[in-house]
Amino acid sequence: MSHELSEQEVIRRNSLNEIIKLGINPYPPELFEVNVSAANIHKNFEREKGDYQNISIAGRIMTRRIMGNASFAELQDSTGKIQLYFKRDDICPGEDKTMYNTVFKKYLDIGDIIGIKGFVFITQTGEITIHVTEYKLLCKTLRPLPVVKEKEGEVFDAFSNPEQRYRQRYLDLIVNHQVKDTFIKRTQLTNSMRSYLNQKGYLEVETPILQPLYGGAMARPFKTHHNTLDMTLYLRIANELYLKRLIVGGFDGVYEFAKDFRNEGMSRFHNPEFTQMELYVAYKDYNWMMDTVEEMVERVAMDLHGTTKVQVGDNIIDFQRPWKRYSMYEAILHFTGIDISEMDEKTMAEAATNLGIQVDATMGRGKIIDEIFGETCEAKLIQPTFITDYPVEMSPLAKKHRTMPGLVERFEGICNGKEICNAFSELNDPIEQRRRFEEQLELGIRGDEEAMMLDEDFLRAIEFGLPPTAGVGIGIDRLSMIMTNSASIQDVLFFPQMRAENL
RNA sequence: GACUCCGUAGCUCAGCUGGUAGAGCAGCUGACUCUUAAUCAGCGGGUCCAGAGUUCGAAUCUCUGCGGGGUCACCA
Repeated sequence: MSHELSEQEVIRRNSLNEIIKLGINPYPPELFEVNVSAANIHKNFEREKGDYQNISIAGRIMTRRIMGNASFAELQDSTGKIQLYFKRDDICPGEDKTMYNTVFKKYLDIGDIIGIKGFVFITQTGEITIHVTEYKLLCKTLRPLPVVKEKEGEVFDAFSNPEQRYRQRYLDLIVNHQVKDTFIKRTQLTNSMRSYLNQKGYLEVETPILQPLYGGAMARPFKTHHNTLDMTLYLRIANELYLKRLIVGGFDGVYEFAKDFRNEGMSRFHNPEFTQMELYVAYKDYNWMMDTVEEMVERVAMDLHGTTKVQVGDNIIDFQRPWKRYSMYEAILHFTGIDISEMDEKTMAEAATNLGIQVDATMGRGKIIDEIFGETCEAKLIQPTFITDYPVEMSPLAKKHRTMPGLVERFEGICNGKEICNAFSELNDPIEQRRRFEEQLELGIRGDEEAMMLDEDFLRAIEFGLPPTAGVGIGIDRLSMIMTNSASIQDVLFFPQMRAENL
């Protein structure tokens, strides 16, 4: 596991030894009392100068500019950077100049973590700076940090290799400050949703990740094995069926931020593990759920950006309510000029072929509609839009449409050309549900690896009575990408899945 | 999974039609007590992703493998 040390690493290890020889513990055990942050100083110093005469702050050395007996350095703490001013005779008031000449100048490096005491002032060139009176080494580092420089917004020598950024996210976070902002926004996003849901009185719950039967979505699962029970378990692909059991059990509203796992292809929109927030509310339908999703996501945008308008790539997306609502038929009519609502399967297959879509015999009417929609509409839906009323074949857990045969009461929220949520009036007719599961079994037998399994316990549960319920799943990674203007899912996951690295 | 581009110093990158490597930053030595991509002088640093092949000779050409990005396919 060890690697050959580079020249710079050898030098740092040597510095470490020299520091120890001077009687300095490079990894001291005791706490270092911090009384201010870099951001706080930048924000308040000019107004409250008196409060910054005796400060104590800790962080990482990011740059050093040594000019003989005085030096400037930049310290980075969790809130940002602040300039430090070291003056030899202030650091070392007596005869012994070791702490400046030897320790600071020779043996400290970019990346080392130090604690300092001092007072804040403004330099001749107008930069808020800490005049260091005392410093303490808190952690000696052994590897050189990538040094990213910046001037007037232009970045030099950026740490930009995606592989290194994702594999060594800690470095990415240290060196690329916007990365931190992205992840802070992601947490703000879930906080915002959570507080919305809690305010409505819904209960946050936790349901099994290891499941004997996987269900609630169409996907290939990860399979694992429990030794003591000697049984096959699957990592959940969704938590839908468990949350609905809880509605049967008498909760009116339950939600879960769930890590789900799907054993499928990876792309800039797909990671094998991803997060979904699923919400189920009793006595509601999908129309109500559209209102709820709109309200919640609008609020997320406001909480994150202070406005409903969010820049995403070249577009400005406005989450202000109400969002556009199209039925699937209407959307297809709108984008292709073709009305497929009355077409039989054969005519529709021809229409699809004319649109350049490959149709084969195994595809039913529902699948063809889905294909037409995916090809001609989805990518064009930039502003948040609800697409409603899906073919029944694609939605084995959704209730039949109240007026339109062959359809279910389902909607997806589409934004920036991608699905961000999926919801329906939940199917609560146990006999119908059993029939739909059996259809899925048929598909499975015919080789559809994504077909659902028949879950007897779930059927038993809803035979005890699932109240009319509206449910939704919101893709948290997808929504995070939009809310942080990130082009890749890897940019909103701290540690995206990667092949094993050869260290 | 398919196609395509990429892999050279700690980081970011040059390296033409083949002649065993360069720059900036970082590092080291020295100078400099308000600098800020600090500056100035000097110096070191490489299994050119790995392996095989072609060749007198490969970072460069060919093949295979490994790792990554992008596009497409499956999907959220």
